Amino acid sequence: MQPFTKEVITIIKGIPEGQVMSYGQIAKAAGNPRAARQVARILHSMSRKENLPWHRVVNAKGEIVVGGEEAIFTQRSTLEEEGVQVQDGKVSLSRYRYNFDESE
DNA sequence: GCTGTGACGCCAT
DNA sequence: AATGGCGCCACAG
Repeated sequence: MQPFTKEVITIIKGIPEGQVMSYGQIAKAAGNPRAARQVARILHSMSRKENLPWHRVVNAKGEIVVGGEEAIFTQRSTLEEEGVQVQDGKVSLSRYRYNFDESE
């Protein structure tokens, strides 16, 4: 497993409850600000077997946009369970954006 | 025009 | 056959 992939997983698993991160931020924190899309791909690839909290990962707009409404509802409900205020299917990234740089 | 963001795969072992 | 790894290019402000 490549260091980058491992970093991404570690970061996602390192996200506390009630916090969310954008793809670009994770990729940047992992060491590759250009691999935002790859993060999503790896995220899904790993979540196949592992229990990764990928629902805590949203896009830079804070909007939960996936290929299924039911998936959105599930992720949205889970986020509210975590303590994240989901407004109109979106979270206040400005408030729940996990400062990985400061936590590092 | 430049830089940031983007979610469900495809190929090899 | 199934699982792991890949680190881009195009669109929008």
